Amino acid sequence: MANRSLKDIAVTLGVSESTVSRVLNGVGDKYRIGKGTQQKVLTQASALGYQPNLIARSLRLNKSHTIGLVIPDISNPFFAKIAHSIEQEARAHGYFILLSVSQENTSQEREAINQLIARQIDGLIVSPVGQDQSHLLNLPDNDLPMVLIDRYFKEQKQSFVISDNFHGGFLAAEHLIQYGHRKIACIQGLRHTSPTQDRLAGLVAAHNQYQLPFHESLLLGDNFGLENGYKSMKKLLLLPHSERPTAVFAMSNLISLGVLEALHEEGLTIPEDMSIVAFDEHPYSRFLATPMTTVQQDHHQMGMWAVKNLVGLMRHEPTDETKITIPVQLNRRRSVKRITHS
Amino acid sequence: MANRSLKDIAVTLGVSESTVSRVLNGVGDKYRIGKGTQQKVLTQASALGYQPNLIARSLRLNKSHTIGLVIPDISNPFFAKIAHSIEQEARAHGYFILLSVSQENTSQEREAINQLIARQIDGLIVSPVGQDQSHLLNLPDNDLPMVLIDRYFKEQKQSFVISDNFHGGFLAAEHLIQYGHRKIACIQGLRHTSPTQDRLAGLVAAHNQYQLPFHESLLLGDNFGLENGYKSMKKLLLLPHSERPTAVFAMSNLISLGVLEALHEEGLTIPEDMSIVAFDEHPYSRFLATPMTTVQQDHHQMGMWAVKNLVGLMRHEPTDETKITIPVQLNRRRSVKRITHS
DNA sequence: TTATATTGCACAATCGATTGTGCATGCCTA
DNA sequence: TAGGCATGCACAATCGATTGTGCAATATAA
Repeated sequence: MANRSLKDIAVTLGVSESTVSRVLNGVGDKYRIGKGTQQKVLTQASALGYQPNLIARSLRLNKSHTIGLVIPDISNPFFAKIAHSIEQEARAHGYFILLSVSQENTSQEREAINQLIARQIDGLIVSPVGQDQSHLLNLPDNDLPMVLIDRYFKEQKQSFVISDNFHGGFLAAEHLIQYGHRKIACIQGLRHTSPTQDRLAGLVAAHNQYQLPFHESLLLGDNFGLENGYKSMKKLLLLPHSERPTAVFAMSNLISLGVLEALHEEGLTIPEDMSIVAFDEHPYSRFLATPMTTVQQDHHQMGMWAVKNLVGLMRHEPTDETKITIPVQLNRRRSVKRITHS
Repeated sequence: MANRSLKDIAVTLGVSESTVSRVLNGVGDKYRIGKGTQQKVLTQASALGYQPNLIARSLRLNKSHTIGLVIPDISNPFFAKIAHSIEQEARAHGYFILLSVSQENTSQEREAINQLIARQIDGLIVSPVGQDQSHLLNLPDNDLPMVLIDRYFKEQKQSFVISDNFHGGFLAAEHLIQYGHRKIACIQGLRHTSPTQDRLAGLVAAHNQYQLPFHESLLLGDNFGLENGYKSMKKLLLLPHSERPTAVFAMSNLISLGVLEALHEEGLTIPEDMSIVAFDEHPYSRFLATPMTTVQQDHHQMGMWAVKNLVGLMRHEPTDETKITIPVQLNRRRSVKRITHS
């Protein structure tokens, strides 16, 4: 039952492998294979449960119908949702996903990409660590179609799909400012990544628009994880009362959970003692002790467009738009307190 | 720069492909390739940035160094964490992951497995939908090493790695009973799956041990998703007050969020109006409006052992144990009310 | 000096599928 | 009856890497 090949069918039928191949590929008529022969081949193939060896086909056709996906951390629900969407869309286009996790580590990322290229992927979707982009600019395979997701590099011509992080940062800050907050802290993700930089830029822009200063001293953190949220919040709570922020903008869902932990440990409550807006919406966001005000990203659209974008590149279609920004929205809930200035 | 082959190196150096191959594979000495020649080959290979074509190698060696992973839903944090752990462990063993999502759909699962086999995977890890196992018992490739994860089939000899679901169900129910609950509802996941059945069996066993009846009328639901939690809880709230349960056992994290939504909509609070224990611990569990009492599964161990198990099978090692059960633990928090019976 | 080893590498088959081309056989037509 | 065309399929090269075997050329031994 295992591993039948064209040859097995050809031999038992007394025909050549090329005949069998053509019949099974539906070009039997084009090559004038007789009706009777075609029927025999079809019957025998299904009788043997023939499955073509896709490795062999890939070698011959120089197409693997495989897309490489490299993401920093698939246990992070944000990336998990994107991966889910990518897998579904890719499958719909006939592609399989070779998955690789970089752990926010540039050398693991580089290594993964090399391996994927050696495995002859047809295209690559990567959410780069971002520390270093040299390996992305100078791929071992120069004309490998590639789409960046969530994170991109400014001033590069690479295709990408991202959230409107600038606007997200702006919305979060504007909301806090409109609710009377004047000292807003910001706990960042990895500093050199575009989401961090763009969200921060949005935050600063909102301050400027409302003619408020943004205190650099309230900007801290360098990681999208829970630990960073916890430690950064702890630091903020050590500030003398006059300098302490009244609100914090957490750049990821995990950071916001770390913030909750720190506040809880100090016996502080939301929003009475501290207001918070978090980036990224998840099913639990509205069931937290204080339902969380969030900037919602559309994971599904991100994944879907990344694949559509990549498929366009792989087909060498003259794509209209290869730099795609997905809108975000603010979900106002109860984690932001209204402050009135007398 | 792109797609160098052995031939390129061989031609520029005026040697044969076999020589190049042997040198690069480190068996140059064994085949008496001269030191000088070896040096030239090595130098030229790195100068050209040579990467072997793994597709070609796979075809020749009949090994793809690829593991197929089929899971119902990678956007579910439970499976996301398992996938993360599997990817890391697989990479440590030199394997890449071909990812496929079945969407809890048997035909998608079957189709995915066929595709993976056609792609010549060396092994398969699958968390089966479970409706039908015929395609798993009678694989197109009879001797494909396979490990089931999270879900298994009783009375089959397949390898698997699961949580101790029976004990988890028992712990949850025992805790509720010890806190004075007598009418405990159970919102199930997919009914025909082993986690559902085993957790339920544990629940029933606890009732038996404490000589309490378990009311079948309080058993409902048939899905691990949020919607099922919501709808099932709604139904429970329609029961006349005398039949209404005082506690509910939610078989997944998503179900528990659905329960929260239903309760919230009715203006009911936890644990005053309803106690709850949920299966599966996540970072947010302790930050919910009422910190949730959960049965914690060790995702990392599950993923790691699934790969270790599979690698053993692929190497045809005489493995001691191929049916592995990972312990669970009860995290007692504040979602269970103590009831005193006068 | 001749016979035997040793060194150093090339040749060719192979994995399974695809595809351009070529070669019989049979039929029709002039 | 010879020439031409359609029919029906086989042959062989190819994708890139691996590997058993064979064959020169040089070195060594008798």
